[in-house]
Amino acid sequence: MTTVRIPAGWPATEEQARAVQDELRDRVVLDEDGPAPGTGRVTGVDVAYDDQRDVVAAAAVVLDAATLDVVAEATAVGQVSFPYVPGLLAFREIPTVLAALDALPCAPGLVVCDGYGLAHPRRFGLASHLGVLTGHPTIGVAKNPFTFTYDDPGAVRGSVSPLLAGTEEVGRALRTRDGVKPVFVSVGHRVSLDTACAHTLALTPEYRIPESTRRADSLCRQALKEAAPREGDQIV
DNA sequence: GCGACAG
DNA sequence: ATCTTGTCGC
Repeated sequence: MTTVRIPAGWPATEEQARAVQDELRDRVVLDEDGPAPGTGRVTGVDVAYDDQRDVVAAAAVVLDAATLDVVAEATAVGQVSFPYVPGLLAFREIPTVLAALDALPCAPGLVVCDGYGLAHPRRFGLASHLGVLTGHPTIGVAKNPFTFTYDDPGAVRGSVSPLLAGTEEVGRALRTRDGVKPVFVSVGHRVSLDTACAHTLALTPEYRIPESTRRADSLCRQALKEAAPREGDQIV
């Protein structure tokens, strides 16, 4: 496990953070299809917080895309680097998530984020930001529609409906289990929306939430409990 | 101005 | 995100 400091020059205000998003936004690549579902590796990343002590733990769990078996995992713990502000979630999660990804013994393949990518007030959510910073293909799978609108998809698993910002399709509501609330998929970096949805379906053979996210969620909670950051931990 | 708002 | 017991159901 590695311990993370808030990076030098990290935005301290909402205004600075929005300026960073505006500057990085045009580096997102939207014209690639991305890795074929069911091939290669898929990595889930997630974060857990102890707001009382300003501590954050991140986990990255690498799955074999064909079998969904865990092939590698890593965690990182750090100091909370930004308050939660809708639209600025990335600034709260990215330093620790990057450290967890860096600690992996292998390439992550497609990175699945717990949140949004293109579906964002400035079209630059967590998945977009993480993609630009790492160069890896990324997608976002969120549990809530944020500020966007959608019509309920059909009741059968696999049904979709557009996630809309006005009339612009910024993502898709995707039913991953029959009769259960859909998840909300948007593209991050170097992956098409169709491919992002196909991956999400491949990752949800049993549960509503992608297996990658579920594995990362439980691992980062565990890391938060077990690894209260202490002097002498490795600093990244 | 007011309310809503990924995690 | 997080605070939180038991409980219904496969």
